[in-house]
Amino acid sequence: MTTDSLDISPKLRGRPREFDMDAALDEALRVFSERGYYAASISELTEAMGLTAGSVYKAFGDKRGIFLAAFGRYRHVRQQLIDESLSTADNGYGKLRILVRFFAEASCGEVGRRGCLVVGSATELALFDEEVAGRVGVAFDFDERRILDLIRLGQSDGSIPKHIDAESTACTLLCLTKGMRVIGKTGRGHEQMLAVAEVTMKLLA
Amino acid sequence: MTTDSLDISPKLRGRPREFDMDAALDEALRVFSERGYYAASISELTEAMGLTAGSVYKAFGDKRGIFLAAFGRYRHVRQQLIDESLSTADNGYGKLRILVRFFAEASCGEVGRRGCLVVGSATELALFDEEVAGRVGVAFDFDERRILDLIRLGQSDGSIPKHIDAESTACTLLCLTKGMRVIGKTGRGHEQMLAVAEVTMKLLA
DNA sequence: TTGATTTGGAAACGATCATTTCCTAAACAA
DNA sequence: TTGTTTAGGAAATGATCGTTTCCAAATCAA
Repeated sequence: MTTDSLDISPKLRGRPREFDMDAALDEALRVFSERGYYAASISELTEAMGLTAGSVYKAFGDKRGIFLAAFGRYRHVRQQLIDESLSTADNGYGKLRILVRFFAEASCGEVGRRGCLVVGSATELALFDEEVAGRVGVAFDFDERRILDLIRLGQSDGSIPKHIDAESTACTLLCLTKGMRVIGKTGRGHEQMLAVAEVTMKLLA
Repeated sequence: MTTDSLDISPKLRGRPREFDMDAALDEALRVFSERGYYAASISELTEAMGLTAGSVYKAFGDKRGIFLAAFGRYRHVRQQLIDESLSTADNGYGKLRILVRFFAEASCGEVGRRGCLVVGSATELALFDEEVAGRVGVAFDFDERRILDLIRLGQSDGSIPKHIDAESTACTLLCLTKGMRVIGKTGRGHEQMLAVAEVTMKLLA
């Protein structure tokens, strides 16, 4: 998946950047996901990104800058993956089932152990870094809103009962999907997490 | 809540310890919960505990030792609180409702922002510290087992339908309660989290 | 070409980190 | 009392952290 989506400037002055921004950020977000913010040292980050400290500081300003850029990249990549998956279902219930199973799959085995950058940021940084807290809040609000819209879609296309409280159920599903990511850090199996996904669907019946 | 539960040695040699172990650990676990492991510096820990670095290193060996002791203390205190709460209900469903609401209450406002030490340890340390990973795993297994036992209790006392898959539902409730703690880091309201708790109970109907 | 601008990269920087050292104080055993 | 043991505490230690500096290289505009 390549984007470089934020760079809209066609005119660049000075020596052009030699490395691929998205590829570098993919490595950075992997290190941040695995290690967390503080345990990820500049040395480890630059080595993973294939850059020297100088280049990194030119491009991102400071360590927090790397993190925020990686956070944005992570969100972008994940959302694109989810949007693709959701398009294969044709009603609200079906899309929600795919969404819940998507998180279940992301919470298994080695992928699950790697963890979620947003969940990690919420627990490690939300209390003392206002900007990160804001971005985590926006990410969770976005995820909750998507679930809410899908529930309402299902209620209007007839795949989800109308008596369900859409708002509360959306927040519950948000908790569930993020909780899967936490439990997934302990290395759960495929079948177990998919069973959780199936049980979860009872909330929409 | 005072315990000093692990000290079974009545005979001590040398100068006796001057500080209260449980009180010191309560402060340490607060710092670790709020800051995370790496961001919690020895200076901040010792200041919060009201001790000097020398005393702390005599008592705990190293920073990880402080953390592991605080982790144990945290689990002990929380479990005692939960056990007390559960005893006020008289069937499986009632106990589970109290349990779910207990986590909902712990995920609101300032208390929720402070976060859960086990969830934080899972996301920050589980991948690179085997011992912490083990303790997190034990903690989650214990929590899941308690839920499972309560579901089976409910199924035998008639308060929970027999057709429910106890194992999968227990793991789902585990995800949900830990997920509440994650979402709670963004500062959710009392009524919202309690609504989540009510929706959650649909999994037991 | 020349000048302006930006990147790449090695080396150096000060700050802070976890930890140790060294000494004094307080308890018990002999 | 004296000796042994452990805790309290200030100061020092070495390592590592994030960051900056300095210079060469690469691009565009003039």
